[in-house]
Amino acid sequence: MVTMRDVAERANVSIATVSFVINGTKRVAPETRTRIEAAIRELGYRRNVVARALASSRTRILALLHPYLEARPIATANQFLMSAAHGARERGYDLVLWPVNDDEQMSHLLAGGLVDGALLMEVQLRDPRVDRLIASGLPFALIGRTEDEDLPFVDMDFTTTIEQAVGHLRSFGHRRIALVTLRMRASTGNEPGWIMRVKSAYRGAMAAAGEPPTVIAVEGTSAGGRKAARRLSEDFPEVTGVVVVNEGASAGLVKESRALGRSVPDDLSIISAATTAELGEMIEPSLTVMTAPATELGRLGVNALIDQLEGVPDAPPNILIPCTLVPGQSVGPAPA
Amino acid sequence: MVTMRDVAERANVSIATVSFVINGTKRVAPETRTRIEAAIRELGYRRNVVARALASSRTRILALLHPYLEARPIATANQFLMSAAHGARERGYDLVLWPVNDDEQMSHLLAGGLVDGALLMEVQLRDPRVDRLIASGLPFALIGRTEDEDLPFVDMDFTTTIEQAVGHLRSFGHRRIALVTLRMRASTGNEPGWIMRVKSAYRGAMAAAGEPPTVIAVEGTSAGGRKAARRLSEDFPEVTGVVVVNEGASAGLVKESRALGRSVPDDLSIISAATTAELGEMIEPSLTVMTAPATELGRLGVNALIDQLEGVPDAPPNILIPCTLVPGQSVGPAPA
DNA sequence: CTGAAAGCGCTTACAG
DNA sequence: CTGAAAGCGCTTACAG
Repeated sequence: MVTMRDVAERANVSIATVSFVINGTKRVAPETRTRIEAAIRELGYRRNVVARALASSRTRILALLHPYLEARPIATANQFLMSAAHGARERGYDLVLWPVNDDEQMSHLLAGGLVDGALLMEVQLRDPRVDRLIASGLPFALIGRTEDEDLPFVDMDFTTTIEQAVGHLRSFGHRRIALVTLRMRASTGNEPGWIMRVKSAYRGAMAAAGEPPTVIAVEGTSAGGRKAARRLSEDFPEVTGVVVVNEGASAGLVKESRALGRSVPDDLSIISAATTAELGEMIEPSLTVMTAPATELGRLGVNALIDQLEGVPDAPPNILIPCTLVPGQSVGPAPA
Repeated sequence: MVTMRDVAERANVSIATVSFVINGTKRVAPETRTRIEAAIRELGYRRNVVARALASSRTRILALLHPYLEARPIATANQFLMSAAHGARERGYDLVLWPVNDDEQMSHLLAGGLVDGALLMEVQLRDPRVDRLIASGLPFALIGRTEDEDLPFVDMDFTTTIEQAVGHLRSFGHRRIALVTLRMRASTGNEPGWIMRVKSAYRGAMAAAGEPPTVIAVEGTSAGGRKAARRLSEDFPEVTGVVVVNEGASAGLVKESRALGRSVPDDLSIISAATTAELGEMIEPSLTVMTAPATELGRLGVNALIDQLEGVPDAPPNILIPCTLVPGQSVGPAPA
């Protein structure tokens, strides 16, 4: 292994000067710099990141904390992950995956000194992990929000998204519009914050329209979607438009509605928000979707955290991004 | 921050002895050990992983190398990732995500000394990244195989999977059975090794059955699947059974086949291999699938790498796992 | 503009 | 069974 000492010897300088050149931390005479750069090139020197981390007490490693789920097929989570990792690398950081479910494991990890900061996914309204994070003093950014919106976060703009979804259906003449959202398994306890925000945005939009709300919460699976279809059909036959914010359930909802003899979109118009266009296309008929800004949020979350770590002066404040409407074939005029 | 020195002082021992207790690297008198453990507990001491890494020249960090794709909705990739990260943590390692596309970035990362080993996804038959890895001297394990099967890998057992898929269709009386697989964009160059292996397993199975093979390669999207459906219908109307090994295309294939007036499974039976049951359920009719052993492979890949790093004596050899058949509604008797 | 030196917090021969 | 000490490869005041 070639070290800084080797470079220093070959360039006839001290290792301090080599360090200054590599990090650009101090002015170095152009001629000296050239000599050092040549030595680096000739020796193929690469700075050892572990030694650097120990000396500077900055590891340039970020943790992505998320519950370890027996991976549901959530296309958006994957997008998020990839873009966060990519965004981190672009700024010279590495991203480690920490699939932790209980906060005991978590504080163990936090205390190890491996990471400079943490990104937290699947944030709940009252999230014990956030309390841990605060207590640990480790910088962090949230993907999603707790009740307390003063913490650093990036999130979807549910209000705008839901307003647009409801507005889209209303522009087709729908009046009775239901929301199908996610129900967490009882054992999970606290809910992700977005579920509450989606519900309240939906209630707000319906109130503004002067229509009664209908909220159905089911598991994020095809089975959950089928259940929602049956409830709609049996208990709320007057509903003609549905906003789904439950990626895993959207397919089951459409399938079962059709199996119950309800045509999509002739009898029932469906718009699925916070998902991907590819997923919408897999379904028959191709769903009108609102695509989640997962790629943007991954990058923004990582940047927010790094800005914080590096004390960037004009770091952007908390950011909300709405989903983007991609029309498909699942929304049509309300039946007469 | 509380250090080993603090613990040593409180317990009236040297830091070496503290280290021996923490790592279990040397016998320590029970009484001394008790004192040290008490001091650790009382001070809430946690070993600094960076210092440990520098001193021991082992970081206990593993890299997961994968191309940075604008995340296709690949459910199996997500499963793989999660179980690899989880498996690593269970053995005291961390997993960093390295979304690298060119091997120049890659050798940069490898030379930094951050990781003890690498896991490589999306392995191609001739993979320049593998050459880099070998040249760098860094231990690694492959998820998938190159041409050279002497390198450490874990992979799906395509031969068994395809034989079972073909056998399943044949047990329903199908004789003309096509394969729909993945076509890489031209620009990508080399193909993942599994594409070739799937094709040759399929050809072998058809030869054994005394039937002619029909191979259709399309992009891994709904659009690709629709294209495959049109080709089947126009160019190979005699085909009544299809084995799909193209997760992203399966939905489009079914949708377009039905749009062309072909009933699934009455006119066309379809079995989708190397995917998830959830994805199969999203489609109408629910697909008969063979689920990918992604969770197992993630864990096994990580274990293979760690066994190698730790010199585990009886480390299992390269492992192949077939997919598991999960019957749905997309396979039926061959039309008369 | 450059260097000598201390120090980051551990591990690990080596000695006793 | 335990300790003193060197060393991992850097960064960073401090001095000149």
